[in-house]
Amino acid sequence: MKGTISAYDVASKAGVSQSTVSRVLNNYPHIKESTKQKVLMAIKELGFTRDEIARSLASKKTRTIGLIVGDITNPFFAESAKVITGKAQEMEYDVILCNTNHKEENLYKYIQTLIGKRVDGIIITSADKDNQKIKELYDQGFPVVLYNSLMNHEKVNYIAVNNYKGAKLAVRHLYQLNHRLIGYIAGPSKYLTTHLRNLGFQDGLKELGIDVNKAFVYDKEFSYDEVYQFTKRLLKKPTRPTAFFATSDQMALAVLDAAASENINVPQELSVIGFDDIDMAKNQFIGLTTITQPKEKMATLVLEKLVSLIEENDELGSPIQIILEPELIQRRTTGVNSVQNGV
Amino acid sequence: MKGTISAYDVASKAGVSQSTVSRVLNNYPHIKESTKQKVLMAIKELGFTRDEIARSLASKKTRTIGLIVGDITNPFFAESAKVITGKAQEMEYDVILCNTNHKEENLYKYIQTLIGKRVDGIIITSADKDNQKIKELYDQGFPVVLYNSLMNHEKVNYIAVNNYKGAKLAVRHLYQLNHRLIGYIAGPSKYLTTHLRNLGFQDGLKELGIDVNKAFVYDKEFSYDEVYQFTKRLLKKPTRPTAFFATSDQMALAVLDAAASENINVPQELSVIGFDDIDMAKNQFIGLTTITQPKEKMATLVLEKLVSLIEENDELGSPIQIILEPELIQRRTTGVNSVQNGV
DNA sequence: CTGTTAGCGCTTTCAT
DNA sequence: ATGAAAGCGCTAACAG
Repeated sequence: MKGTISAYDVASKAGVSQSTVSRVLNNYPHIKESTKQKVLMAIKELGFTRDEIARSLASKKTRTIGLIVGDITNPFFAESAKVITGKAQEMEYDVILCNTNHKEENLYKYIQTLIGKRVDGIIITSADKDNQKIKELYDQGFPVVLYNSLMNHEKVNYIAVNNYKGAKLAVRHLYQLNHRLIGYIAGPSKYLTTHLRNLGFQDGLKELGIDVNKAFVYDKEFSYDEVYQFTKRLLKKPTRPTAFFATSDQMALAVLDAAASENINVPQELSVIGFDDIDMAKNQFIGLTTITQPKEKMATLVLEKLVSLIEENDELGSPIQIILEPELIQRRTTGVNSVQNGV
Repeated sequence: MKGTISAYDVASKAGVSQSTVSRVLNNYPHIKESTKQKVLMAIKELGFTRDEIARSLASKKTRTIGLIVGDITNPFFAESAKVITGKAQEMEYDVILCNTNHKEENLYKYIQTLIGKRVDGIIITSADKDNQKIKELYDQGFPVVLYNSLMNHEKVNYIAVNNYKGAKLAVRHLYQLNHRLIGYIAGPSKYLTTHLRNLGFQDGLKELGIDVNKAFVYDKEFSYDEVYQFTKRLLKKPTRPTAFFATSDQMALAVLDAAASENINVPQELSVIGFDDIDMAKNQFIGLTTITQPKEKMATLVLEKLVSLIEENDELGSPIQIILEPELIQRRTTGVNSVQNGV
């Protein structure tokens, strides 16, 4: 921009003091209507836009929050981001988007720069379960709330779904459909969320009297390509899973991709169930059976809770810890097992 | 945060002046090694994080850019956002994400707040073709570059694909597969990008001697649900399109959704081609034929161009206007027409 | 109801 | 090589 117009310029044009300009900008109650109009006129004529940076410095508030996601390309996060930014706009906050690609070093770096930029609060969607920095923030009373993320027995704020239960739901569904050889695409166990899903999977099988076949579980990093390759390899074996449970819909899509590449029909020859219920899952061309997370509700909640943390100073109340219920939604990708395989 | 630690605190702890602290923070060349170490120590011990807001106020730079998208839920934008934020992080910029839901009023509001927040530059991915505000920004020399977006004969910076040509490619592909009844999901003509696609579609048909059947084209707002309903209705008619061209992959998915709901097989009974080449299109379970946009390249370019606009003041050079070539990628959703329908 | 004044925490001359 | 001091454009007492 060129030599920007300041509130002083407005003031002198309107024949008032700069603080009066500030007052009308902030809707102070007791301003004479006529001077208010003079100021408003001057603002319009000069095309003045108030400098929020200076305002932030003086007021110690930025009306900006940070949103840290593991992968914005995962529709679950994109869909969540949409409602978060929408709600934020309503409440007059802006959001800085931080994409960590699931790298812990990026998480640290981003937290650091967000603190530097003096954001009013942070939403984290991929917090590894023992992250020291996040605990510190909480202890300092800095507004942070985890979204679809939890931490070990700590006092942190979070909103998530009952992941353990969700995973069990998935396992039981597959079992009822007569599947006994079940593949599993695990999430990184550094995240408590996916770790709980992993536990739910194992315990679920155990309760049904089935042993986990280690060869059937993928437990490396989140990577579409690697999951694709893993699945493909597995499907080629003489004894292969008749069903897959993937810890996210995104990964379930990778499984479907691999199945298609092997000309394996879903659900006739292979059942697949995901987790998240991304919009695409509803698409009848795909029809992914999945475990729902009430993402609209969750996303609205995080934003609201974060803002209340920022604006009221309830800081010392007990932590916000909300666990919502998951639900199974059966669509086309799961069906009764008809494959004779091993066993 | 609590009573934050300022550079003054660091200074007094290190026994130097605040400006020296500032110098080490900014890597000034001529500082005695010993004092540098003292300062660094003090910083570490105090856990000091420099206030970027104050820094911005003093330096008139925020190292923050705005990214305005029509819909972050559209994988094309999410995938673009990922590379943009990644590149931005490398170059030490942060990005404020603005999701307009394709509403022009939101675009205006967001531009306004971004200007207020004194961002160093803006990337816009959904600029309506006559937007006055954007022209103004350009005229003022404010760094803006449009991404996958263009404006009417104006001097604005943009990076996009040859949309007109891309659309023709799609039409010809369908024609070669012997389709004559072609449905079209148009994009809003307020965007020059989609408008050009619309023209390419029309001209493409014309050149092949085919009249556009108005009843076969959807030309309302971008809306998954409405496109779904429209397609569904159309597919029920005795004389229906044997193929659809959708102006975005996201909309192509809506068409596939509708086809599946009517139990119409793709591509045996209906061909579908999209535009964008989102990652999902490659998924062999879907295998969407589409027109590619080199999004990785485009996204890298916008960020780089924007930053060079910000950091060097080439402002007065000629506008950055880059048009890349689209490409057709055939996958599973298009095939030779075998349906006898009208004609 | 409005003006004056002192910061907010940095950067950036200008001295030394 | 480093310190002193003047802003950057606001907000927020404090007067009156």
